[in-house]
Amino acid sequence: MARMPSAQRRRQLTEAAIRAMARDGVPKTTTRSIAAEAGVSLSVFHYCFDSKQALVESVITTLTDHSVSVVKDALRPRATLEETVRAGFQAYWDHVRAHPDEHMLTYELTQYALREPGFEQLARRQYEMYGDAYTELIEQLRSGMDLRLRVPVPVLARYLAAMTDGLTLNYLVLGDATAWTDILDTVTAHIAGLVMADVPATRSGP
Amino acid sequence: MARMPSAQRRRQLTEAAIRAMARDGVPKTTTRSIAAEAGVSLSVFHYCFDSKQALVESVITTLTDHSVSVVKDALRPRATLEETVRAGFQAYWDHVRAHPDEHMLTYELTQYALREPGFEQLARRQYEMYGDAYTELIEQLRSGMDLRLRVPVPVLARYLAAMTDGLTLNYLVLGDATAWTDILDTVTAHIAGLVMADVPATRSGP
DNA sequence: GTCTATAGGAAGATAGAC
DNA sequence: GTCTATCTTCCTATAGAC
Repeated sequence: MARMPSAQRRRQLTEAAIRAMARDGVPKTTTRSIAAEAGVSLSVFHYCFDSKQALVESVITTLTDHSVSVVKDALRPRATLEETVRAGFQAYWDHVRAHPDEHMLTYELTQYALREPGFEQLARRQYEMYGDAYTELIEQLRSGMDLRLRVPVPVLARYLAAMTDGLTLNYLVLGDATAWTDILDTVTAHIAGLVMADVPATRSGP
Repeated sequence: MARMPSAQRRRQLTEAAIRAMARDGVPKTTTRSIAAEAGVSLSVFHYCFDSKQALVESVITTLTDHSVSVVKDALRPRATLEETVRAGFQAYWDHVRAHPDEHMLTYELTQYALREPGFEQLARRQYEMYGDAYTELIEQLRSGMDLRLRVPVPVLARYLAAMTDGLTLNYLVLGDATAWTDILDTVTAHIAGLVMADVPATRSGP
């Protein structure tokens, strides 16, 4: 095997770990399988990382940054509000459909992090960054379009992030039953309505 | 240890497994820890279950049925639509706050099932039953209140189930930051508006 | 039915030659 | 820096006495 600087080896092992975990699931991915996936021996692994936990930390931060950039890229501002919402969700959804294993893996790693002492912060960081991505989008839209929101931006952002998350997980579990395009249409219109006019705190009678 | 019929032993071990998994996480829960939690020897475990997988299957079906009954009980029809939505979400949320580990565990088991060959059906069954619970609620409301929905009931039900799921996971990760009650208010009003008036497929301009 | 004892293997991590 | 070989620990599952 060719010699290689430490930092590059770490990247190589991190990417191999992501492939292996996406394919086999987090609990079944061992240090041995990661080393094999990267094409190096087990000792090289322990030369680059003090422990398996250290590698998983690298995997989580790498994949979180990647997922966030996927979301940010999909949900960028466009000409009209309607178009922003529709095209944004479409772009995000195309990515989910193209890389379901990668999205599945982010859920698994979230739970791994919540269970591992000292790793909870990594799970929180992931979800905070999703919220930040939505916050940024809303602020950009607001400055460009003079939207009036009755709900504070952080609340709306966190709500949108949670909704996207739930829809993604639902799709990963139940798959693309025929109903799915209808759900996307519903949620698109729903969100457009929410962002535009917003929702009064209470409301009664049809 | 007292003798006990097989079926009862199986229940005992299943409940011990649920406690152990909620406390330690699914991957770290071993047959030994389950047997210890139940207060029986390891051999008793293998007398009642052919394998660890057989027990996990029992755990998943038991916990799914339990979770669904939680949802159904929370989301039962009440006097007015507004009250149904608000009280229903409040009841569900109280349960999440009181038993976060149990809800966390259902997410972990979903992913375990999706990864384990032959277990995918169990994950789907779980999410289908959530959708069914919402379908049932909507149908009851519709017959009692003459609602008109422009979106088919299964689409709306699946959407509501996914949204609830995403909000729950978001809470489990980020915890009860002060924003949370605001989010619940928003979602309550949001859902009430969605169910009542429903959402047109497209809509433009403020 | 319930126990102790153990088989048989795979995991994380390390030692030391090259 | 990279390798092979090995230590130690923990797992699932089984065998066989009581």
